[in-house]
Amino acid sequence: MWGGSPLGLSSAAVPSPPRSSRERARLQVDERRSQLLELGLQLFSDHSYDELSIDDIARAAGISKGLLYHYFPSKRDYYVEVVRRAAGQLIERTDAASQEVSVEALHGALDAYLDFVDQHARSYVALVRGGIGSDPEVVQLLEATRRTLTERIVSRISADEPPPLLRLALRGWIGLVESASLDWLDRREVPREQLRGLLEQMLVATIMAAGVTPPVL
Amino acid sequence: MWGGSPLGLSSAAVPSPPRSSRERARLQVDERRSQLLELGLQLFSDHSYDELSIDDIARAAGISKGLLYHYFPSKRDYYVEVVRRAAGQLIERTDAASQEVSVEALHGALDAYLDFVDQHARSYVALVRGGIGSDPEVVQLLEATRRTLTERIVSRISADEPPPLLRLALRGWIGLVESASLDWLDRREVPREQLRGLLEQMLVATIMAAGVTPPVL
DNA sequence: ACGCGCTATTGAATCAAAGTCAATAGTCGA
DNA sequence: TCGACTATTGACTTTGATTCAATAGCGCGT
Repeated sequence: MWGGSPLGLSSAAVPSPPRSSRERARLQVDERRSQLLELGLQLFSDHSYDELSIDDIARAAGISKGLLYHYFPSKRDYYVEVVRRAAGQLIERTDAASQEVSVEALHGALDAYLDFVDQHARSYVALVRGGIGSDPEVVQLLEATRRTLTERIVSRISADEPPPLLRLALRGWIGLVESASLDWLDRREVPREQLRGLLEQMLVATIMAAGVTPPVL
Repeated sequence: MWGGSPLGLSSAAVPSPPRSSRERARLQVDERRSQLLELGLQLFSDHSYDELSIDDIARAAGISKGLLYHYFPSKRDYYVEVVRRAAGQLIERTDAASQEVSVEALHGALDAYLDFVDQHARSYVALVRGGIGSDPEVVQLLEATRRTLTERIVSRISADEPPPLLRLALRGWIGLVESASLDWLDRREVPREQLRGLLEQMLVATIMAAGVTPPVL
């Protein structure tokens, strides 16, 4: 059903192993590991989890299947690590902007977020769509990422735990940001500033709807 | 990695085949088909796609593996049909309320939606989380479902195609509804009416943020 | 009632892809 | 230069999806 040929993606779709040296290239553990994660991010951005076989991945990396298992205990673990790395990048790249204060802070944070969305469109889509069907670990990972993003905002509203309704509302807003971002990538009908403006306004509305007076703006 | 025992879910986790009659029970095509879809909805609500093997499903249905393939060309197709049915139910159950007018209409529609969320919690979660990693057909199916839901609302704002920004904003709102619903199910910290109120307010805010004056409210 | 054909149903065989492991071979320190 | 350590391999095992020829309920015509 999936791919007509033996594997949906042969030499054509998947990057070939490093050009020349077709010998055993022995790398340092960390190098290889991050090479594999890097590659995984690319591959999973273009192909769904079970479109990609371990053999495909190994071939694309120019290594044997066995080696993949030397680095990751299972395909699933490998996938989870790839997602973890992507989530980490999202957190990182949107971090710088969050140190400023007040209005500019929000502005900057959203800009950074949309930068990421824009520049890593395919990875972003793969990331938020969550890949594997409800793998508990992936779900948890994504949820943790969203929490981190949320907390940056919450911390600007109050130092304490937010009341339940506000938490719920903010969680909803994150969902809004993700859905809007996906739709935006898909159509590109609206200028980016307009999207940012929309998300900003919606955040304010969210906070107010939760019965809290927004401190800034 | 996944289940310790041969299959993560043996007789314990999965409903047993129909009590008595352990002979070939020959059913009408439509009966069997919907029995299988019904069962699938339950199973996939509790277990992820690849936690469930075809054998598990067949065993739970009290039929042979081969018969499943008589009804559905592949496990994936089976899954897609199950999702389609669940999406259909969501659309159905929230449909009655959408024929009324104005404020009550929105109220009623959201109530119906939250009824579904509440009563079919597990299926709802499985549904919106999308199951399989970005299976194109599933993604498309869910997107179509969201569009249907959105259009019920849009049609009350204007008869025409909504401007791009409004479309985008409403798509975002749907994401907000889904995220908030999931979070609500997960924690149950907030009374249901409060959630409905939040979603209502957010819809108004969404429409306004998109630069449109909401016709009602 | 009775047999006959249609097709729902089965179970064993096939195939693909995940996961294992003993054997091989770079590389680095002495 | 020589081991020793371990990254790397490839062939094997296992698991689970998919196929298919053979079997057997059930309704229909007589």
